[in-house]
Amino acid sequence: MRRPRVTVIDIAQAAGVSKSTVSLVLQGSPLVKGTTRAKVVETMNELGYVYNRGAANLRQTGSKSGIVGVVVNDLTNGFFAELAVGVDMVVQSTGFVQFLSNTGESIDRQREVVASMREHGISGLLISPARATDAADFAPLIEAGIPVVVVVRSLPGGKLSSVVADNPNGVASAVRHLASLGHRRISFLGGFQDTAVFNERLSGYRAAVTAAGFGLDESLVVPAPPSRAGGADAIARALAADDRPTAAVCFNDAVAFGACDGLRARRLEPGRDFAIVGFDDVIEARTAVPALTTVSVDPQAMGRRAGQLLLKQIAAGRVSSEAITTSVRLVVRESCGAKQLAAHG
Amino acid sequence: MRRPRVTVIDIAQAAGVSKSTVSLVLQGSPLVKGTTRAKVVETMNELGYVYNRGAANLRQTGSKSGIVGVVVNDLTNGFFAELAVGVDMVVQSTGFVQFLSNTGESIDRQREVVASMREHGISGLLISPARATDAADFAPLIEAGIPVVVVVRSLPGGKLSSVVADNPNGVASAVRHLASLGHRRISFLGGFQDTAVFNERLSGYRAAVTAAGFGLDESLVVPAPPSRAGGADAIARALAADDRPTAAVCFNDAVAFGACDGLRARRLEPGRDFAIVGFDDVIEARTAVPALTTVSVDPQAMGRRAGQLLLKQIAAGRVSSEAITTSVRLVVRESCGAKQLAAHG
DNA sequence: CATAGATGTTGGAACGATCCAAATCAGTCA
DNA sequence: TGACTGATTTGGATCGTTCCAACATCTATG
Repeated sequence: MRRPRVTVIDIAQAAGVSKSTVSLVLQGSPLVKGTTRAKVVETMNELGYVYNRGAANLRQTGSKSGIVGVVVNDLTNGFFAELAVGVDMVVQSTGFVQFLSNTGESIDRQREVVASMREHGISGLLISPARATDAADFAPLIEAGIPVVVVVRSLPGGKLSSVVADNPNGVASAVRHLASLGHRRISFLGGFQDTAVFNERLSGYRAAVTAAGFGLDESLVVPAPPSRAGGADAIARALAADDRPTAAVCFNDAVAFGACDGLRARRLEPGRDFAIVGFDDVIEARTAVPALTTVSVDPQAMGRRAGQLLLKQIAAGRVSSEAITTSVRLVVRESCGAKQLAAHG
Repeated sequence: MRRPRVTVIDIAQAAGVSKSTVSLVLQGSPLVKGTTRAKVVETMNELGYVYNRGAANLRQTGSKSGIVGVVVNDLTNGFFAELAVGVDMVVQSTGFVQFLSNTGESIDRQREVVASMREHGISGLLISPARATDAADFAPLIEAGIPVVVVVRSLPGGKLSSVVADNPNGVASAVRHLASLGHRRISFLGGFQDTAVFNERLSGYRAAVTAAGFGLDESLVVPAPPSRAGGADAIARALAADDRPTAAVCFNDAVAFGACDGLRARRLEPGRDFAIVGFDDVIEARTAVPALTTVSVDPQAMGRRAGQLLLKQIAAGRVSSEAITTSVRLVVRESCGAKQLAAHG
């Protein structure tokens, strides 16, 4: 069963050349003659040769391992799955492979995973950090010349590159849209207060609300876990207030769906009796009933963007600190009531 | 910037021992004296040593790389994301790391990915194969002593191990449940006809329908892409027939959600006017409105199970062919109408 | 005809770990 | 004391590849 590995030396002997020549062929060097190359390639196929990247990697200076580490905090969230797929696309098209791991928001797990990836000699790391991650955790990596790109959640301090969505503008445009539909009391639902993303989105909310001339009422801001259940909970609390809001922009689509559930449970129809806007534009947003008006961030594109940035830095062989914010855009569907309004008007 | 790597030799010199001793410490060998070990460990921390698995792996016989390859066909599908998370749990708890890739149902991509993983020296492969994958594609792997476990979709032929859900029984129990609620014309919606999973589920449908004494009406079987859009399409076709069905079991939850959308578009309320049962029990099934009655397969548990099987085979150092079917269970919620019936009765 | 470039090819010496057989050390026993 | 024992430690040799400097071989030039 376990016959010995086929190595370059075996190939060399069978093809009647030296191992150096085989190596040259492997690297696609233009130095070898066409006929020689053909012969070598043929014997490789014949003997079923498989390249040993570990060995190659050992000799190669620095870490040209061809592996990039990708770490996300919650793979079961469609947003991150899409993101990972986007990264995979660009990473794979350049011959790299990705090493994807999930931390499930555990900072210990994250540390383990990153350490393990380092041992395996990743040439770069792309990470959506778990909550409460310290930027300093990645200092050893960049010190060793391994570029690190942080996605989705920005990490204050440290000279890391980052790719994040334009959160303030996204929420602000949602608020403006709701205001243009006549809403005056607009809630902001869901999200954990100790995250950078929450604060970015909240700042967009505040800016737009004050710009519209509505008073800033902090009771309209209802933090909650960024999940469907959290959304249902948040809308319940928002509706319990004396001076009810008539619309809400939600921390993300999961919260928005939860809010819709909560509305229905109270015999209120989202889009007709209450306006809901989400954030993310996950796949289901389009097909849900009612279709969700949401701020589209296109996670896959974001993943591609981040992947490109990382690969660029790997190619440059020098870690730099570049911050990209990807633009977002409001997608008007049904849950905000705009369509119904238009039909009546 | 790029200071030279810290190696075992550096550690050895700094700690005043030989590289062999350092190596022994690295492997946690009981041969080294406690005080020596402590000194070595300390200097490792001091100098910021990182283990080079590639180098170790080179010398080590066989492929004890500590990497397992995980390949799924559609990561954006929550089911597979959950599965991957389950695999990651067990894999990571034993010190392995996973190398996760997505094929997006492309068989070429799958080939590339698997080849790349081999080059990186994976010790085992866990794969949910893309459609129309040939079992023979994995022959080189198992010939080289690398265990392969196929999940979710079984692959006829070949001596691969597999972990699949008990599809026939799942669908059969759904059909029996609908029959017990009084339905006589029950549709089977969605799924690609050329997949093993479809045929397994369909066989369960047929068996249960004939066992219940209803005639087998092939027009009640409506294949469609296993997506939300496919579900909407399938229900439309099912309702267009003369002798309409009154209930449907769907290929998966995505199809079921799509079917619900389609019903609402026709002013039919799922659970009241038409009974819907899904398959998979994705996270949203619980929180959707109406909550989806579905066959629960617990993808995360399935992932864990598959991961354990793979690790077992890696540990045994001998590839064997073991087939596991994980049991499923019908979760009755609202979309089948059972709750409403009970309330009235 | 000698020489200088091109153009291909090649044998060692790395890379950073592990493994093995042999060496060293400290007790113990006769 | 000296042989014997078990516990620790240690130099190479080695894994499969790349890199480098040197070597052939061939062609064009003076």
